[in-house]
Amino acid sequence: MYRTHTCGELRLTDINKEVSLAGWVQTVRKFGSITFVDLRDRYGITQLLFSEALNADLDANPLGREFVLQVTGKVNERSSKNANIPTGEVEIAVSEFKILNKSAVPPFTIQDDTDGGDDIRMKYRYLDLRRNAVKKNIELRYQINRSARNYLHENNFMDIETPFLIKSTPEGARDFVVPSRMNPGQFYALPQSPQTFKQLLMVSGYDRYYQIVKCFRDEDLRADRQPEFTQIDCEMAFVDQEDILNMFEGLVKRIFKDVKNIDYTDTLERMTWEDAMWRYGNDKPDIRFDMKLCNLKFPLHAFPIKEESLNNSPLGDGGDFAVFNEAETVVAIAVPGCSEYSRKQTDELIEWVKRPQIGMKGLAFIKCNVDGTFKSSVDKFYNQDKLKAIATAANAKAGDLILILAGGEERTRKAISDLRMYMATQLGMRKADEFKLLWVTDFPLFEFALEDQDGGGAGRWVARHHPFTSPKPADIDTMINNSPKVENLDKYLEHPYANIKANAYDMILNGNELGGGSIRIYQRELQEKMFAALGMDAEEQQHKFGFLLGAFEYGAPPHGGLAFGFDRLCAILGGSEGIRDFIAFPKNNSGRDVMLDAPSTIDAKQFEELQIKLDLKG
RNA sequence: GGAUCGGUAGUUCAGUUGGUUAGAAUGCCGCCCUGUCACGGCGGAGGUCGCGGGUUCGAGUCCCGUCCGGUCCGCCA
Repeated sequence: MYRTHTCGELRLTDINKEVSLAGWVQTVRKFGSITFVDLRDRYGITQLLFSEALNADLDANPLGREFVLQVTGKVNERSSKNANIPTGEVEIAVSEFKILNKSAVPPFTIQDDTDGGDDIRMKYRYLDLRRNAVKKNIELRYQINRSARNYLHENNFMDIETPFLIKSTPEGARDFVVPSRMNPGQFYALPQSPQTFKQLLMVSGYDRYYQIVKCFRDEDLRADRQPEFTQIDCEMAFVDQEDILNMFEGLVKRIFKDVKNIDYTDTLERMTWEDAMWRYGNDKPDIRFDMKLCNLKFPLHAFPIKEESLNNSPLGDGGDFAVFNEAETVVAIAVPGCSEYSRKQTDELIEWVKRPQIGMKGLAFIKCNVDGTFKSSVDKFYNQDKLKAIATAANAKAGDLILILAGGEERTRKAISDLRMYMATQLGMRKADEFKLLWVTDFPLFEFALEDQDGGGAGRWVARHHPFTSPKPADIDTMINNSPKVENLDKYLEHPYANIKANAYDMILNGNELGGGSIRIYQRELQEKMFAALGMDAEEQQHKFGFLLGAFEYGAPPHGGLAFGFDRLCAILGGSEGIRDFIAFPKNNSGRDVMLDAPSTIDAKQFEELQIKLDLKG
């Protein structure tokens, strides 16, 4: 037996017990004839006392950092205690010890505040994982996993595994592909999600399914995006959207309770996609703070229901400022308490919006002075009355700074949304310990994608969520009775398909998409119409999705579901922006595992078995 | 595909206008120390300044290219 206790559990009540511990040497502190060693395992740290007075044969000199040590001794009360650790009132007076394994000097310190940078930590990830700072994230991940499984189990969901080696159907993200040795020249794809399988399980009558499952997408990475990532994937039969929203509100609230001890009792706010875009410029708004958009000018086709607002715009017919007159969209936010911004500060904001990532040509601002007057960068074009009217429309108070962007609809709306988040971050309005959940519903079913970014060439409809998402019942006729053909590419927004809404919903937490889903199509005819709208002819439909269309002919029940991004959920609950430290062995942002040095070339023999010849382009 | 920041001791970083022998902290090694827990004291070792080319009397520093890493845009049904 290596140990009787862990390094985290001994207390004053254990005094005088003869115990054995095993763990790693965290630090060695020598004082002549006595030596203190902090012994660490997964559960904590316990101080060891090596004293020549107790046992003259004990020689702690050979011990180095990260040596694996087994000790036996008596639990002592410390003469000077350490209130910072749970075991700080006791120590082990070592009578015997054994070095179970030596350790090379680690390349960085195994401490909460390590001296190691990301690169070296990833290369030696097995050492990095010993650090408490990473370990607590991995533990949090497991807690969330357990909490989700408990909730889903209690609600009759079954965990059913689905295959990883499946068929490539390049509809959304790029597939990872795997060559088949037994079928030369043919390839499996790794699933981007178990989407079609879970729908087939509904057809099979497993009416509540879940899986905490790896998904694979061969797209570029971000701090919050990995090529292989984990979803809490769920599907239910005989449900409408309301059932799903309620069920998974419950799941998230349960996780909050279990892992953060937060009673999130409020019903989640709900917002349509149009409202989210209109009020926040974004389909995943952070609603912990206000700063809603003030739409001064916008194209009617973008938000048909808001026509009335345009007529009340304080810009009226545009005023005298050519930039505003000529812009498709003019939109403002009132930043609280920033009217005293200096020239330098406003210049920095202008530079910020001009960065290529934002891509605006400039930024206008109005300072709402505390004395009730206005000072703006467009004073030349707008008098005090007009500035006041804009300030009123923007819901600005004295002391606020109104920021105004103008330009093309899509870019400007994204830019104002980014600016809103940037200002909120600057002003400390995005607190890591405050959580605000939100459902965004009624997404458009389709998006129109121009094949050539420069305008020329063709365009096509793509599914905004995925091609199995059902349209709102009121829009089904529109979909069935209209051809997807877009005659005038510039006016695709006027095509009937552009206004079809989907039975789709996203759950948003603090401006992050936690998860999303939809009520699915379950009739063959509608599914065929959907595939056709996306440009698939009957033959291609049969080739790619024949199995699903076939299944729909044998009593497919109404069904729907959603999937949560598990890694991201962990990161947000852990108060972190990036997901890498919530994954035991993540990839870097070039998709490499720097510890394994993967991906790598493979042997000639492997190519031979696969009957594949490598011929790299370029 | 694009933008941007970075690469100097084991590690994290500093390094002025281009100018003597490239520094600090930490880690590592040795000696001293009976109550530390970020122990302390004294001493020591440790560098292809990512790589290649260029400018220059002289390059860690400036220029070009390249590789690697971080962040972002595009992309992510």
